[in-house]
Amino acid sequence: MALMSPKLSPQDCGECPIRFQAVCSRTEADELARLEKIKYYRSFQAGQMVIWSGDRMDFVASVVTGIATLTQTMEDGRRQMVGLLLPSDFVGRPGRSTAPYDVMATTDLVMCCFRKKPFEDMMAATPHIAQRLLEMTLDELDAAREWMLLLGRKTAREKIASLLAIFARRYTGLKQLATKGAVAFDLPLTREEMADYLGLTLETVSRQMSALKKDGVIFSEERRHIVVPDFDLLANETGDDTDGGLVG
Amino acid sequence: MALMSPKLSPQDCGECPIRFQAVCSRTEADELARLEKIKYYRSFQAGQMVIWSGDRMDFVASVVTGIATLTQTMEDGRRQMVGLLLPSDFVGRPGRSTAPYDVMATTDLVMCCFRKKPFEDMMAATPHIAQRLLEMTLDELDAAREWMLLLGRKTAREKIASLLAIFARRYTGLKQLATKGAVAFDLPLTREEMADYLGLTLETVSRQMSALKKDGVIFSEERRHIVVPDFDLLANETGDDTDGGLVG
DNA sequence: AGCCTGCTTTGATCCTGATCAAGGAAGACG
DNA sequence: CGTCTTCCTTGATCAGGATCAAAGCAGGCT
Repeated sequence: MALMSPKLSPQDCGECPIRFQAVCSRTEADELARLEKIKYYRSFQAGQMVIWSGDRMDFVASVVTGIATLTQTMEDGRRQMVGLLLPSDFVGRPGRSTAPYDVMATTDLVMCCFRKKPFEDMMAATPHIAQRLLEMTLDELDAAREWMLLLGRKTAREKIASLLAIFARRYTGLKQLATKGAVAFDLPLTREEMADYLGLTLETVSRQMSALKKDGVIFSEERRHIVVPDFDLLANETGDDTDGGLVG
Repeated sequence: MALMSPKLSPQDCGECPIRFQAVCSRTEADELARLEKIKYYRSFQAGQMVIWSGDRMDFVASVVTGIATLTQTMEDGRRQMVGLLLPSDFVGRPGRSTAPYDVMATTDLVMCCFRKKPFEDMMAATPHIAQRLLEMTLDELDAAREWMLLLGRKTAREKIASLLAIFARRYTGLKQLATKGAVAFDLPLTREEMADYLGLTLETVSRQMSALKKDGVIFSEERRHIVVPDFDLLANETGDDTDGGLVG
């Protein structure tokens, strides 16, 4: 079933929404042309598994649109999300043949894929790809370490606020910075997925969301739609250094 | 004070204990010769800070001998260790100028350093270095994600067992695999450092260590020295998949 | 020797978040 | 239209680990 994703018509890399952020962003015209020849798209519906942990994985890919999750599961069923893949993020590791995590599409998802072998060959030949991949991997490592602080030391309320702040920042970046601190967005995760990401139970997530609502930090009529009236208010709940340490 | 580390006499890379694991491990003779010319050693005493979060960091380095920790601190003092640097591990990020974490020597430490600029130049010129660095960074990312599972979902006892298993495995690798499951090693961390790594308090660490001792999973007369009579017994306490999922 | 100081252990109590349980809201589908 | 299913909320209770507190141990120093 998971393999019956509809084939998309090949799309011009020049039009690609992640052209300047993805692993290909540094490539020169000729390099990109070669990549373009070996790429193929796959799309997944919300809720579909992209790959199961332990499965053979003979491709690497960039997320073009949509959101996917990386999750680890223990024998007894405890689950921890270890990564959230947003557009331009990269999945798969050159030089490894089985998937270390479950990858699931949480929204409808389009991925730009390369079979592993040709991609590895390209990487050996074009340092621009390896360079960008190193940079992206270092960024992910930083993000993972920030998440370690969240998982190890933050309270439930701080965890929720931190996650909301991440989404808020993301959507603000795209939309208005104008509205003087107000942001609105749709949560791309269920309560359970949020819990798996934050190391909580879904009940605790729900309760803390209610508490933040009660305290006026967020508003939300339609379950998944979040309005943050004042971003600074939310930021103050994350436990993070508020004003980046710079002189005022 | 932290800068008064004694200068070491230059050492031949051919003799280097981390020659085949570190970031330089893939370099050819001529590349290594060039690296050798720009390297310099720094050593630190146990307890000394290598660098403070936010400080300017104009070098990158490999750990040659000893152990260092990467730690993040919140304004109110909550601390989370986000990495443990063992021999051959790499610190510092090409293309970044300030340290994102506190780095502390927890044992006496020797690092092989390169000023950032010359190292970046070398990296651009010799793909072998960038390749190895990418590989090491991907490994660290995997380790960070495994730690996320530990921090988010494991119980205190499982956390302690997991940490002990890591050290046990590390020392076993170096010493005998012979003794049929028995391993012994010295803990390189204080209870407080263990707590910071595991997202616990030092009291909980102490209590769980006592519990594991009471249950015969570990023995220890001299505070820091740990004897694991049966590694499998310890492994069963970690919560991890015991037998790697392969056919028996 | 005697006194610090840093590290560790152990006890008593508290509290945050987990667990168990029930019910509500909204969309899918017969 | 009613029923199912999925997702979410809220309540009651429990428990694992945090917090507060005290004391033990070992090494270093005078």
